[in-house]
Amino acid sequence: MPEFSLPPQYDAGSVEGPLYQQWLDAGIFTARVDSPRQPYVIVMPPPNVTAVLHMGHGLNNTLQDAIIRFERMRGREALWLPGTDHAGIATQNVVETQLAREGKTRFDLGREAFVQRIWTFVNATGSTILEQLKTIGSSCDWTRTRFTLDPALSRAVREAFVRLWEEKLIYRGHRVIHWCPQSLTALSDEEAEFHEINGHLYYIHYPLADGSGQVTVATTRPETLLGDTAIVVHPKDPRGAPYIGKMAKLPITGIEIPILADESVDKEFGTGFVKVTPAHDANDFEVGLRHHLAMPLVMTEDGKMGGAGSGERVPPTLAGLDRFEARKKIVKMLEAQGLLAKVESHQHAVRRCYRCDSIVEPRLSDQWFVKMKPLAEPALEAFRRGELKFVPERWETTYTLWLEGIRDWNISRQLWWGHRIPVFTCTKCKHQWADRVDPAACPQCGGPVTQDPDVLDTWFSSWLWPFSTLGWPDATPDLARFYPGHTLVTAPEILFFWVARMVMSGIHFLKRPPFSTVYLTGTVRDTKHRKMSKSLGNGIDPLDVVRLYGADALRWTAIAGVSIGSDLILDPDDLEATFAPGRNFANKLWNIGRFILSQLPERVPAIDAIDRKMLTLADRWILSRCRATIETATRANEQFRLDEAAKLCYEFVWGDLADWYVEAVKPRLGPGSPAYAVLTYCFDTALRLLHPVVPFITEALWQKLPGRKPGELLAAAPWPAPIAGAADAQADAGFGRVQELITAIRGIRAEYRISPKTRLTAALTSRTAQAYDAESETVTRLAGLETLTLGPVPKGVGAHAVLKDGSDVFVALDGSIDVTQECKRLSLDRDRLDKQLAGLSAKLSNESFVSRAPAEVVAKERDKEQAWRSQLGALNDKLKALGCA
RNA sequence: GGGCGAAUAGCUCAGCUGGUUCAGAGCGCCUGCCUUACACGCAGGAUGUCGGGGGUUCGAAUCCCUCUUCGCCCACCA
Repeated sequence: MPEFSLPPQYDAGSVEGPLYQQWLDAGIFTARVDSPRQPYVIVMPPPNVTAVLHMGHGLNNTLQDAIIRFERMRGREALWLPGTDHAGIATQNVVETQLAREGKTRFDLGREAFVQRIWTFVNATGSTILEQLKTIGSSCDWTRTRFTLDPALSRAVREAFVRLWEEKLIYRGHRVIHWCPQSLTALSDEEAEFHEINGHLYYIHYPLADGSGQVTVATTRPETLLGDTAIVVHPKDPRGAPYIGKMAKLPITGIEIPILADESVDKEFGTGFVKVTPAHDANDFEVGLRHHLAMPLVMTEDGKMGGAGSGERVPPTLAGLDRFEARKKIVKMLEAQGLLAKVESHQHAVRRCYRCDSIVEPRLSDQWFVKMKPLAEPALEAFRRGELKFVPERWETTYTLWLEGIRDWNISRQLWWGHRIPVFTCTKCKHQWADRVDPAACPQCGGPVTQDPDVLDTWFSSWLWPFSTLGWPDATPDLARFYPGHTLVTAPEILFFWVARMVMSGIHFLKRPPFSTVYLTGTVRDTKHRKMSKSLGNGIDPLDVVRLYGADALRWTAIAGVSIGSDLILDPDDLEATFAPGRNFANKLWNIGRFILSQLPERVPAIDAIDRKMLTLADRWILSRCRATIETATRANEQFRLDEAAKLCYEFVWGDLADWYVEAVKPRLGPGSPAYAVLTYCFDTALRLLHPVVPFITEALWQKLPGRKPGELLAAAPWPAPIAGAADAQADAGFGRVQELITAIRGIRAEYRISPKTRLTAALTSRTAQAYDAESETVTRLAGLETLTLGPVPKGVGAHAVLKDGSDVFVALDGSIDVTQECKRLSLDRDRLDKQLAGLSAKLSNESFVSRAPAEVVAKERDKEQAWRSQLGALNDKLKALGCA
């Protein structure tokens, strides 16, 4: 016997760290360029460099890790490439907030010092989240960790920009964009999120210039009236006819604006008259273009009334006021002048900055745009050709609809943290171009040049991630070997931001989509179905979970607790209910291992060295179950049904192996027993199958199994293949009957409150014979019997049970039997069966069923009917014998 | 306004191509057990008109329609 000193409780905390270190030391997470294996690549959605691990990361990265570990074990050259995103606005905001606490702004520091300050911050804290990912077992290739602002990735960004520029896909657009007055930058359509608010609809009178009356408009944003340059009405609206062509006077400033006809007006809404503010509303901008209107800005970049050029349009009483203060004041002024007709409450959507939540201000400005149609088309075609699939499939429509309606992408941000836009302008000859290297002088006239002050949208670097991380634009060995990758696992929130754009860039720059499967996860929510977030205070810190329950427990809940793509609901107020199942399962594995290890001799023969003739029914049964589990779990994993695979293995380990096989085999463990090989094989297999889900506990145990070579790691071990000849339907059925018999006797024991210590006498009249006697010792022991006799039921008082095949069980119960209760119990059984049988018979005598249902189904039902009849007959006999029929 | 998803035991969820021992799991609950691997355990047990209503079918938790309730995404009615 080997020395045996494992404690009865698995201590994840002391085991996980060293195991992770073993994996790192062995270098098994490092993908090799020169191996003969087929690659399998997952690129990690790079978390923000400022992020700390939350449950969303926990879920997402656990899934990725389980997939990559599965593929690694299946013999693929697995690459899971980690990294972080510089997260332009988010990171800049964090450091600006720090500065604000010192009473400073970024303008006090100046661009260079400010960027330096961010770098200092990022260098100090930027690897936090990656370190945290290690604690949950993430098997990333840390030798390939990337950051979107690494020199190599910045070069890729610049290359991509210049190429698009050269292809004329980048242009300067003068239009109304989403402007965040807090972050002081433009945003893309995707970065300005819609939120419903309960606002107001203000009805405002605009007097006619000729004094002949007034028109009334409805608006949600009265403050913008200062920038109005027209009023429009639908050409077919009879209410408008008398006014079209006249001039109206703006309230407050008295500026005169024309009343025009425009088809874009919805006659049903408001008064039919619409005020037009071309510089502060995207629709109005379009109207302005059609009618060649002036487009004055009346707000500053930080959302205050006024600003350069607003001159006479913003009176001194309003200038400098915040836009929402100004709104209140203007409403008061209108009221005072009798120009406010009415105010209605009005629910409508406003856009907010996705980073700071400020209400976005539409604002006319000049920005760089990418022309997206030419990029979107190939991305749609690739999908239609089947080069890309989504799991779950329902996201396919979302993907295609977005690409079909794609709009140009505003990529310039008025920030300092990020990739500076490589557009240069000659101050002398005004030549403008994009360049891969910073030019010293204008290539056309030799004049001095200036660079565009803005930086690129963070997502402009993210969309290159699957290949910029592999060395593109250089033709590196990594790029050749690991592009395109295979599976992308991410949250649906960034389907447009990131996923669709990666597909577009991958196809555009490398002719292939960067991955073939997009697995979209669900969202982590609390029991009230609210998204877990710091601001709501309903979060669960994954590191707390790791500390209290172990990383495997966290992973178990993340994988087994949720089916493909559905939300993961966790209870922050009941961590025990949420994470104990995984911990308990790990502990169960630990104790099965403890038991097995305490029994095994030094050397255990391989399973294929065992002569099948030496095996008992129980042996053949567990091997058959083991084989089935390998097959079903493998298939489930292949289909990304990780929850399904996990539960199948759980059932095998706990339900079959621990509850039945280990108990059945105990007395047979002795020198020369083939049971050693069976037990070891099954446990070893289970550990392999479970490794992707619970890598730590499985690794810890697997290394202790006999026959391990030094340094051998489960994480790098092969995935199990079903052994030939293990499938055994007879054993499945035979041991199934044994289980049924034992359960029936245990049931009787529980019902009659017989102490577990009392040995009972039982008799079995078997209708299908065999099987029971093959495992009679098992039955005797596990059912707590003194003896089990096979043959006719003896006379005497006792409890009865009838098995599925009609076999008859009798348990002698001397004085303690209660005939009334026994009758009740058996009649309940009988009634249930009777009812089922009635239904079944009706079905079988139904002409249309017999003729229309497949013959197979009918035959199955016939067999079933026969079995039930026999069972029912036996029950009736019992009842009659007891005199209670 | 358009699109998508969900509704199954007290809670969190499975139930894949429709076939009565598939109405299931975990947690919780009830009963009995520290049976020398495990009380983070063992054995036994209760609990559900599978959201409502129609339909298709020999047969529906499973397919179709509709209603209700929740959630998400998209959208230029100010």
